[in-house]
Amino acid sequence: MPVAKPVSSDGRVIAHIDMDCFYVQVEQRKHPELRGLPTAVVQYNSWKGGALIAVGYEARALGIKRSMRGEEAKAVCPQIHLVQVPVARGKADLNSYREAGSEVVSILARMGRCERASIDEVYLDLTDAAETMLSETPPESLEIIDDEALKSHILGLKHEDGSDMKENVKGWLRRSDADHREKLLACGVLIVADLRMQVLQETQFTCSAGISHNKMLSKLASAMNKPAQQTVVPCSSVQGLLESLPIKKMKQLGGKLGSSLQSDLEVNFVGDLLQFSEQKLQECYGINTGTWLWNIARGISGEEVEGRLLTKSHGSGKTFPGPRALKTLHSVQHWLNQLCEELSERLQTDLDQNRRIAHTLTLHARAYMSSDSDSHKKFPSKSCPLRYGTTKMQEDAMNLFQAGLREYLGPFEVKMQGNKKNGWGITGLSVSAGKISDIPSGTSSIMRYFQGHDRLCSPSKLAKEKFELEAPCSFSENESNSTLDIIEHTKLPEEEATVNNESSDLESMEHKTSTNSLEVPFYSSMSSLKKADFSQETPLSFSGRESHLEPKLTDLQSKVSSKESTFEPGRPASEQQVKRNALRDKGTPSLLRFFRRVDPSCSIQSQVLAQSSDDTNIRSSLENNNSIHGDSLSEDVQRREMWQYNVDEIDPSVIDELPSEIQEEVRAWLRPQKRQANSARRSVGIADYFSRNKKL
DNA sequence: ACGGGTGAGACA
DNA sequence: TTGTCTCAC
Repeated sequence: MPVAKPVSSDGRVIAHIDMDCFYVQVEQRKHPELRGLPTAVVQYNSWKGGALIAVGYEARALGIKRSMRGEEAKAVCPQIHLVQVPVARGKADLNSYREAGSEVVSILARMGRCERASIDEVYLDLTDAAETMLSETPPESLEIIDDEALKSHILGLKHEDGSDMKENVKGWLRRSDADHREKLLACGVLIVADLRMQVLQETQFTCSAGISHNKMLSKLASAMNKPAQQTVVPCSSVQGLLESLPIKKMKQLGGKLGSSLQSDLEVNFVGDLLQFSEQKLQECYGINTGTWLWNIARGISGEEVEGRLLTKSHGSGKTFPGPRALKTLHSVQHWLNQLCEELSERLQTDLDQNRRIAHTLTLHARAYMSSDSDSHKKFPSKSCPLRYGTTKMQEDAMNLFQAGLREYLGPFEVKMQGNKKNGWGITGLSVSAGKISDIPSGTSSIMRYFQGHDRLCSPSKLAKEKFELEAPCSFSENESNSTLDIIEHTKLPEEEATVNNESSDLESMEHKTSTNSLEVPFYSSMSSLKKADFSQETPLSFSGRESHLEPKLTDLQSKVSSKESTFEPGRPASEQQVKRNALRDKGTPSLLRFFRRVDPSCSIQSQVLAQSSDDTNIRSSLENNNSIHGDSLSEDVQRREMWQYNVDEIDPSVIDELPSEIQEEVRAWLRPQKRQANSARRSVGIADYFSRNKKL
């Protein structure tokens, strides 16, 4: 539910950019032969041809809908091209779409504060850019306006028969009798048109956009004219828009709240809310929601565009519907392993590319208990401190699951044992990593410094202490064994067969491969699994996104500087001509030159592409931080210790005793850092570590 | 219990 | 704070 916020008189220019049937576009770029053909993206081809998760516009025109199954789509339209979502580790792998989304974000973020709202949606605050344009080259002074901008839709602009629409739009954009805010919107229209063309040029993706004074109206507008079009909402047309807007179309009102408005207050259109006082709405729906409703009825939304280019969490999950429900601990373990593998990989990528680390691991599951009426009970989600490294994540996730299962089973735990039918099943599993924070810069060189000095310190002792403090969700051996025993012993062979028959190949294989580990206590079986995929903990090499984006940025720079020169009157004409010629094929003039001063905190460079030659150090220091034996004094072992100390406990005076060349860096490292409460509890204290070094 | 896999945010 | 719940694409 949205929270009402005080509203600044809205002179902002906010854009919402929405990629058109994004997954389809990504697949069509990958398979150019599909361009222009009716195409849909489908996942899990096994059951009724899989589910459609994105439908191209050519296919929509032929009656294909998102809710269809693959087979259904084929029946409706035999010539449809169905592309499958990539599969990795037995589950859908959305990474290629995430990466494509990042490409788009890196372009859109050039012009102002940018918020990545979803994998294919972005909000932009273009206020500053628009103000700058308005003061330097207001639209009314422009002799030529780009065609893309002229194709914009202006909500409420009446169109007389016979008149040229583009002339109409041009008139609106350049009209001098508009107030300041509307002129800003006109600038926004030009800027967004330009951005969309840049996106198309550099990614081959089309998008639609909405431009208005706040997020809510822009979001509405972007959906009005699709695909590959943009719509602006002038103040004057807000009331008319909301009057006839079905309440459920409003973001946040598509669910229960919207239904309750319809049934309880007989509000069917957003405008119907106008008849209720703010107080009345607050009485019905609470103080925050009430105020929010009162505001949106008037087209008011103070929500800020967050400057955030990266997600706040990563998750990996899978459902196991109906007959595919997981019925053994072992199959749960198998899938948790798969999910954690993917999650771990994505966390490593985030670390490599953005220098961020996640601090909590959360497990979600859905389960049913057929045996009893209590089947409505929900499987509790559980979380613990996140440890980097695939096998550790797998181990922790399994422990979280068992904790949840014990709670879920509760009093039935014993009863389950005697049941012939194992009365429970897992229909959904997911692991996610949250509480992501930036790694302070400069850290890795500090670690390098310590590599050369702390060899004298015993890492084995430190490491062992750390392990004991860190071990998440520590269960007594009794507890974990009894849970395991109950579950395993109640499993019947025939059920196993049932599961195998109806489950995927991957899952069947898993049942055949390792039955041994089921016979031994839980922790032992874990460690035997650990050995098998240890190789997967070796650092990943850079690939894909970086090599893909890096040259693009370079391209951009040259492009920008070229464009810049076109606008500089001081340059010799011949030089300008040369650059113009070089750009001729690229076409449209860019507005980039107005906006050299992009907020560095929003720059894609710092948030998406930030790289350093020290990344390898960081990566390896987070991994393997659990080799408790200390028999190898590798540099990794040394470095990894650094991450476990509680910055809060550092006596500032120790910094003075450090070599002068790293003092400043250490201070910078400590200063802005906010610590997680639970990591503070279990950390050793870097001061101890320092003093150890001093003594030796 | 096939609208999947993911994300964000509010609330207790 | 954790865990639950809602909402959205």
